[in-house]
Amino acid sequence: MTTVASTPDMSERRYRDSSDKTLADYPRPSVAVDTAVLTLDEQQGLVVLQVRRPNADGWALPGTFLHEGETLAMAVARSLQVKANVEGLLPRQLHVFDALDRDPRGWVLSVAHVDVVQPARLEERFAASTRLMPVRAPGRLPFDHPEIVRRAVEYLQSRYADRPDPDRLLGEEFTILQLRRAHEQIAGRPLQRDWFRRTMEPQLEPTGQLASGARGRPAELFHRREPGS
Amino acid sequence: MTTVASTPDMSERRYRDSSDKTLADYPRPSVAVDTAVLTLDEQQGLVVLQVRRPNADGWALPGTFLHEGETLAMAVARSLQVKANVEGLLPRQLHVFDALDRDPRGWVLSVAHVDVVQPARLEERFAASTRLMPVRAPGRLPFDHPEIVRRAVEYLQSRYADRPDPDRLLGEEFTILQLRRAHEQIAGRPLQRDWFRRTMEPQLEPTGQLASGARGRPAELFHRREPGS
DNA sequence: GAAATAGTGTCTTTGAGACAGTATATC
DNA sequence: GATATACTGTCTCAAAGACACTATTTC
Repeated sequence: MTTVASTPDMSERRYRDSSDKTLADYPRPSVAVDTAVLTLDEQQGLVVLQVRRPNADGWALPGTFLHEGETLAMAVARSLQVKANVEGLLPRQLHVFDALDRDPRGWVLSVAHVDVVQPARLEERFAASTRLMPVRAPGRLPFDHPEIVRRAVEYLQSRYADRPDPDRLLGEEFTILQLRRAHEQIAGRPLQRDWFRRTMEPQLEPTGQLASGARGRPAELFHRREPGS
Repeated sequence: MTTVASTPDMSERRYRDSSDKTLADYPRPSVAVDTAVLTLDEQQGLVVLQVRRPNADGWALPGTFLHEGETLAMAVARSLQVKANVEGLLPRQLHVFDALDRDPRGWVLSVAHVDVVQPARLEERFAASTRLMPVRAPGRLPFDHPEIVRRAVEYLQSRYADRPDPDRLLGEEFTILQLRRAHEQIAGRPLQRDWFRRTMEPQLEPTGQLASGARGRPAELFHRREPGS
């Protein structure tokens, strides 16, 4: 281990030692973000947003390189805005992919994210260059993107395990059946009717109104319990 | 959004588009790794490894900058080897800290890791420049390091929730009381005697031997169930 | 024998699952 | 009234918690 002479114009060198040179001495990796934007689609269930790969065939998750002065969350928001015209909400980190040969462009770390957005936020998305694909059949995706989708779904499943629609994928009012259908799409399996009602109803506020239009006895409409009640 | 002219000598430009320029066009962040190395100490319980801050007062978690040709796991292993003379095992990512002003040296992303190592691996550590501190009173730590310790402990707790010592912090043979004491150090709270035995015993193999030296009826010694039995 | 720890048996409580019964709408 | 769906009551079962009892050692 050789000690490298310090760069004289570095103003802050407190952390240097024989194994930890100054900031400027090393080649730096590019850092990218890739995001699995998840939402619930009326027809397709749980879907993930994809964008056309520029100058390449096929589709990919939206992503971009991290710019100077940006946090990861800002880069995620920018990539969604620019590539898909979608306003993200609260991106959450999933994993850093760092295999040395993962990107033919060179040394690129990719920080995978998940962002759960309400369906309405995807209505204005670029029609020609974006698509929504079911998470269980997302089509052919490059790089680590299939793994990102897998981790994103896993995250959403744990988030929805015992709370009623925490990310407001449904509207403000819904019946317990509608809520259960949404949770079943996310869980990827049928949920028990009895257990579901007993778990969710105490966390909901009845509106006093009834749903209409369906066959059978009309169901009561609920909304989410407001914070602080 | 302006399109930037491509750099002619880039061999790989398939991914370029108006918002996603070539690799070389952007300033890149430095990427660091910081690691909470956890182990069980006979006296202090669950402890975290700290190293003296070079050219600064106080202590910090071991870390280093990512070098070219290295994965994050390799950088973690190197930082533990060089800074503490400790051989790490299986670092796991916790979080990327990316606040713009988090490091006075400049633009530095830090990927926080946790690594659980057997106490024996820490015996040869540098005596003068390292120390082990209880995770619940780790002393004054810089940057995001207290948060890293918090997340590391949370990770370990979920890992130890219902499996007998998955990271082999105990020796090969142990009594159920020794196992429970270790799990209690990690959980940070007393665990119920009845439930603990009922949960763990089916996952253990009796050795047929008995512990000796203590007061009271000697306890049976167990070892971990070998894979495939 | 007293004290301490190991190990076992079992009662209670809790929550999930199963299922049947009642309520209220559409057709 | 037939059918469909919403809602409620309750039995069963499994696991956690609590607690008591027996077993076997040291002192």
